[in-house]
Amino acid sequence: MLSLSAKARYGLQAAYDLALHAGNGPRQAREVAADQGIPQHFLEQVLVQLKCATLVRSFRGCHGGYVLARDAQEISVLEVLTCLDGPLELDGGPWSDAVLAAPLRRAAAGVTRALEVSLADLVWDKQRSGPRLTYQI
Amino acid sequence: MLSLSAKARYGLQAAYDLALHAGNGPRQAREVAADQGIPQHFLEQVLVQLKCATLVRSFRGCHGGYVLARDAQEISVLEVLTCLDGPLELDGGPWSDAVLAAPLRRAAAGVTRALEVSLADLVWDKQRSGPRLTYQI
DNA sequence: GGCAAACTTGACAAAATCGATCAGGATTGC
DNA sequence: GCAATCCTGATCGATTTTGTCAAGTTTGCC
Repeated sequence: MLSLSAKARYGLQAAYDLALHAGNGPRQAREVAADQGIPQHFLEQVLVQLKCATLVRSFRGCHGGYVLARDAQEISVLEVLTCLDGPLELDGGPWSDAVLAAPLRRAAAGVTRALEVSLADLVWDKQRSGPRLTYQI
Repeated sequence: MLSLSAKARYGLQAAYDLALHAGNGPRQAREVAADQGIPQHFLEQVLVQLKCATLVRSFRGCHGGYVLARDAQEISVLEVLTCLDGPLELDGGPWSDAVLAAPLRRAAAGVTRALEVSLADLVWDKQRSGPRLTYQI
């Protein structure tokens, strides 16, 4: 449980990559695929989904590519993941009236809070002394 | 993401059912299946896994059935879930060295804490005025 | 001893999902 | 018009999920 699909992982890598190269015009799917080690055709499928969720914008034709639809500060990790792997869906469904509804809702809330980090935050964390390894919760 | 399989849901329902009827001797798989609305043969598979994880104990033969292996207070919801759906596995794997390692670890920690509730707690919550709807975290 | 009730084991299968590939079409810049 | 790029849809193999079924084995009880 609580595993991310490759699609979600790729999508997050791609969004992160776009955030890194923001401001340099459209970035091609091929470049993202090469830099992040993602199968190109699969990545294109992922980008289509990100576009439908209006998280990225695409430019067709020569010198086209992809760009974040909003500022990197305004896009959260949770948004990217949910548009690819679906919502948390721990409340609702067969659980709504069960005894377990409350703990499950707390679990979902914990995930939500932990993933409400913007892409800009990720870039910032990377620039400052590499990935932070210890977090006080 | 963060969706529970039917197997995990059934297993949790079964464990909860056993906690409810604890002290009345072994409870048969058929009873659990009927009361909780679970396909009986599928439930038996689930119970086998719970037995391998030493969460329940079985008694064969006539008047056999299943019993919690420990006191309901000593079995957490997380334990039941992980032995059926596997561990959280958000840290480790392809994520260990990524920028997202830290937020993901925080998410897993949030889930872990939320699900460290014992079966006895669930029973207690049910007895006292139904499921608690508001939780302060 | 024998029977019925219950768990045990293992095979099997339909269906969905996942990860990925491919072919062709549409659009744009030059 | 041509090449680069995104877009759409089909397809495919592997795996997982969700069950079902058909034996077996153990036990309590008469």
